[in-house]
Amino acid sequence: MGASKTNAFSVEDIEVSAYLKALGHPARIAILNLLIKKQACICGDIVDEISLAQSTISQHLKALKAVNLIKGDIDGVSVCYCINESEWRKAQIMIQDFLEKAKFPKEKCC
Amino acid sequence: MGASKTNAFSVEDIEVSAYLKALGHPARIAILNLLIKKQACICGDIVDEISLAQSTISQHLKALKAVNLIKGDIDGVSVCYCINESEWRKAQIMIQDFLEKAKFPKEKCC
DNA sequence: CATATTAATCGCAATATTACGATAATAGAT
DNA sequence: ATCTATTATCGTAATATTGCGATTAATATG
Repeated sequence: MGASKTNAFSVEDIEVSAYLKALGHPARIAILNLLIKKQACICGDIVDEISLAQSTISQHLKALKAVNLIKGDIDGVSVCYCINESEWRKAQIMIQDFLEKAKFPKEKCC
Repeated sequence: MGASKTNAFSVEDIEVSAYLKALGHPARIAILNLLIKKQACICGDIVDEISLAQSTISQHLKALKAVNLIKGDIDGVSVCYCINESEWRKAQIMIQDFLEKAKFPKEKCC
């Protein structure tokens, strides 16, 4: 096996976990922090700031693009990446709703 | 390779991405939803509700315990799992802070 | 004590992820 | 047209994840 049994889970669980999974790597967090700080980034700038190979950065960018959290516009020979606002807000709402709905056992339990 | 170059990233990025990674699987989201709904759950109840093998559920529980988002108390022959409130709040704050600090490009960019 | 119940762990197989260097592909400059 | 810069993709290797059945360990129960 190794692949997740996507048929066993609800569409919502799959969707929110896909966002969370895409965010679940320090390199991708670092990339997003950079995009947030600079508003937008040429791919090469990211490579300069994060000590990973260019091909590795490119892969992480691809993972973030796959869930639409970022978009990249071709600008001549380079590519300008930035946060995709609408999708970010959507992910934010889904994740926050999930985190906020947690109720904690008052009395005993564990 | 295959392992992430943890030395290349900030402690904060590693910490928040560890929470996000632990949450980044539909089975673990489903488990947490169940724990939230029922307040607390015997492991066997989780196995009954989610169509995965007992050993697989146990592994996912281990992953959630590894980042302290849940705790399990031995109750005789069974184990009662529930959300770990303090760690949940900590993760929630870290994740929400990250998501909320995003600023979006006003004019052009991409 | 023997037996059942429950959950963790082991061993294994399939697949996914992470990382890198090398190679393409594209656009700009000479 | 040739060269350069930039980024994506390919190929490969190492490691991690997911999932399952079988086994183990621990505690009840007869």
